[in-house]
Amino acid sequence: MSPTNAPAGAVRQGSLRELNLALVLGRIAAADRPPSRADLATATGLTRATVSAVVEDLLAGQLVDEADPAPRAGAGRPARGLVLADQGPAGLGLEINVDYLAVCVVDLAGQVRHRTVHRADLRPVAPTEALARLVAMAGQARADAARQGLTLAGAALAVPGLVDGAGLVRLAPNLGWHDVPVPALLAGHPPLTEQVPGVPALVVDNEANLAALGELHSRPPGPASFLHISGEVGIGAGIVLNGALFRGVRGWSGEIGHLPVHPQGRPCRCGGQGCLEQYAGQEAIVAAAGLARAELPADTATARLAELAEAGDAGALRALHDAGTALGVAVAGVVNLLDLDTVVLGGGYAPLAPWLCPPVLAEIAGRVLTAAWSPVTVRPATLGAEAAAVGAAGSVVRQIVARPAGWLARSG
Amino acid sequence: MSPTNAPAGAVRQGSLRELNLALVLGRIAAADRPPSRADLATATGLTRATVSAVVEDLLAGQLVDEADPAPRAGAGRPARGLVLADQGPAGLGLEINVDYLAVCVVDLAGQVRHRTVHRADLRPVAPTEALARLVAMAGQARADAARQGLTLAGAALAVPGLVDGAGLVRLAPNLGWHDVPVPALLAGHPPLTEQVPGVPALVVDNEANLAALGELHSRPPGPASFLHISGEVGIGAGIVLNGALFRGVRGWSGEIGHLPVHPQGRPCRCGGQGCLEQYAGQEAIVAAAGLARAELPADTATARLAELAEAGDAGALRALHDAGTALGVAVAGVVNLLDLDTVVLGGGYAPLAPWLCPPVLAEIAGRVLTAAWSPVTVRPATLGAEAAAVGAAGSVVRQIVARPAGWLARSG
DNA sequence: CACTATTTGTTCAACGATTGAATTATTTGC
DNA sequence: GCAAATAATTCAATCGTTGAACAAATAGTG
Repeated sequence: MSPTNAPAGAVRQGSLRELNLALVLGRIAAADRPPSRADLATATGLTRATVSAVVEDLLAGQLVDEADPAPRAGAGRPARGLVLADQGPAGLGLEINVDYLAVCVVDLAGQVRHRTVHRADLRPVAPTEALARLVAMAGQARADAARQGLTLAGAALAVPGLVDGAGLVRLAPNLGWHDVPVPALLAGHPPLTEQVPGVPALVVDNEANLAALGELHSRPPGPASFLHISGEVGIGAGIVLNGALFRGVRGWSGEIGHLPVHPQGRPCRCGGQGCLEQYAGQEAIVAAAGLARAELPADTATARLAELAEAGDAGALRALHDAGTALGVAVAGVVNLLDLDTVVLGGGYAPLAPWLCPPVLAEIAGRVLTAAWSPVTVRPATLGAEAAAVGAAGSVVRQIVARPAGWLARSG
Repeated sequence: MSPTNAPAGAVRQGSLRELNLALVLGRIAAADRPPSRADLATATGLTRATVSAVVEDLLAGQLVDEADPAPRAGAGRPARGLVLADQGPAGLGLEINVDYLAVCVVDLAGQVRHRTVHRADLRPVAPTEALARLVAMAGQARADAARQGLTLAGAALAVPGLVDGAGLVRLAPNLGWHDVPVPALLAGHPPLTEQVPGVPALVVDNEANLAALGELHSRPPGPASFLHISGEVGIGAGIVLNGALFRGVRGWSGEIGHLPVHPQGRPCRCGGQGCLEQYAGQEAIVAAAGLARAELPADTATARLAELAEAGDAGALRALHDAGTALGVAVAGVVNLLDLDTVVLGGGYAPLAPWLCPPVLAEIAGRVLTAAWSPVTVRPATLGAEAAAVGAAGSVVRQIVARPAGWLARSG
């Protein structure tokens, strides 16, 4: 691709070490087997001397550990493998959703080291109260992390709504939130994490964005481009391009639920007509399947739908087929526009993927010009429930791996 | 690419200078007034000593020139302004389209220093012959560039079709091209440009992509995200995200013409139904306006349409309104998905923009959730005809500005 | 068991680029 | 004519990488 990297900033002496710290640590994170210093030297193009010096810094900063050497055939001094440290920095992930609060801690290697979920209907709960509960859960998570030798270096909060760059939740319709300034509301509470240079104390982001990041994290590392669709009451999408989340000019990308699929069709609460949400949103599917509307909790409605489809219920099957077709029309447009090779069905769509994938694939095959040469994969998400919380925590450790100098420069 | 087979990412001593060369040159290119060395030092964060050393390299390499100092109030030794050199490297832009061949030369500052257009119907012409004509035109361009003290450092070719990463034109339906290996066909001809490390000899890309790059180049520099729509017989789009063209996983992004706007609507030659092209493509508009189909040359058909609309012809106005509405449905989807703040109407749409913009804006207002907070601008392209050729040439000089070390490392 | 080949990791002088302070250059204002 | 002010260069010091030499540790071989 075109290397049009915008002038980021001055490159001074120290930047050199910063960049090589990130380079080496990134290789260790991306490797499937613990690499030796010599492996890293050949992989990065640096000399072994430099790699040794860099690794020494990483070891001292508790970012990597030496592991048992991978057995190797042939002569020679045995290598000492390097792995991401299982004690050291970790990320705190928070999630507020319609019917649960979730908190988790993810370590450098991407392992979930702590997880708490409180199920409760959050719609009648005021934002202040919801955040207070979350802070309490986060405090326990921090203590548990400390017990395991982990230091929380930053936090990210997933919210099912539109969030601007400053953490202001503009609109979270299904929560009933409107212009909630999350950072200001948290100012009264003690800090959730340590302060680490270069790592923001709290990032607030859209649930769909963070779930997509979680999916990115669970894949083999490297530049990936895919669309992650979270099918909840609303339909949101996280767009990962070349291994990075694309947030849009204002941070409001991914509103796939309001892609027009029948421009003169059903009116939508967004003011438009024929939005995807009206045909493939959870309420639409449930209604089309003839399920009682009383089954409000999203989980049970989805589960019931999957049960019925499994049992061969004609109404459920037809509802899922129609929803999948509408979804496929939208996805085909996105693939035509962005030339993605993978579409991930997450959130409430994941358990319904066996019935949604075929019609989606059919629409892609019929509508995408380039599908013949570069096939498009449609698959369910690998992360299960609370994917956004895991993705949120993962986004923190991802930042540390991408810029370890900040962590190393901290006082401790 | 570059002869140094060092794995990408290794940051060695020399990289430091490479990065700072790019940093300083980028600032000079982005400045609206010729900056002094001292200005650059404060802007980049480097010391004046370093900036002086870097600028010395740039001056020696004919990338920048010293200009008359900008008059400044107050005491002190007058600054010496730095501007991009008007002699030195330049980019060669080539374009093959349905009814013309175009060649142009763009210098570092983005000025078009040479331009040739040969009008002819290229559909009955074999690819080999078309390329041969282009090579002849390029030869003259090179000579003219040399007369002006310019050295062609690389070339880019715009084609109205799908191009893969290796320069193979998979499909150019309106030219009748199918699997045309452009680099192989050019192998027999003498090289179009000098060989410069780090600058590919010839890039073949989609016309819409390169036209979008041209538009990016003509804007105030900096990270921009916009959608550039080229309305020709087909409808293509170039997607610029954060100042870089997004090409997609396989390089086939931007097929906006096949976004479904009426999923059960008119059949499209792509195999799908209700594609945008069937409602907002040039042929569709012309047919809806009741114009004789015989007016084949695209330019005249568009011009005639604009004339009729100007004169208040009801049929033309209705046709344009309907096309704009269809376009608006597609654009609303894209904006919902990507959160772009600007949509540029280029190609055949540019002269029709006065009539297309209102319905497009109306659809955006009605369908985009976030439009209330972040307004979306819809405007005609600033570059006129042969925008793709200019964009192609501009993409070459852009690469040199982004990575000047390659140019400086050349033999000369 | 000694010896060689082989691979890993470290040590160290040299080198290259940036830095910061001092110095030179050039103009305005008094 | 002189001081103040700003621009640009010079130069020793510093920091990180380099390349080669060296030490460490193991398998294979006789």
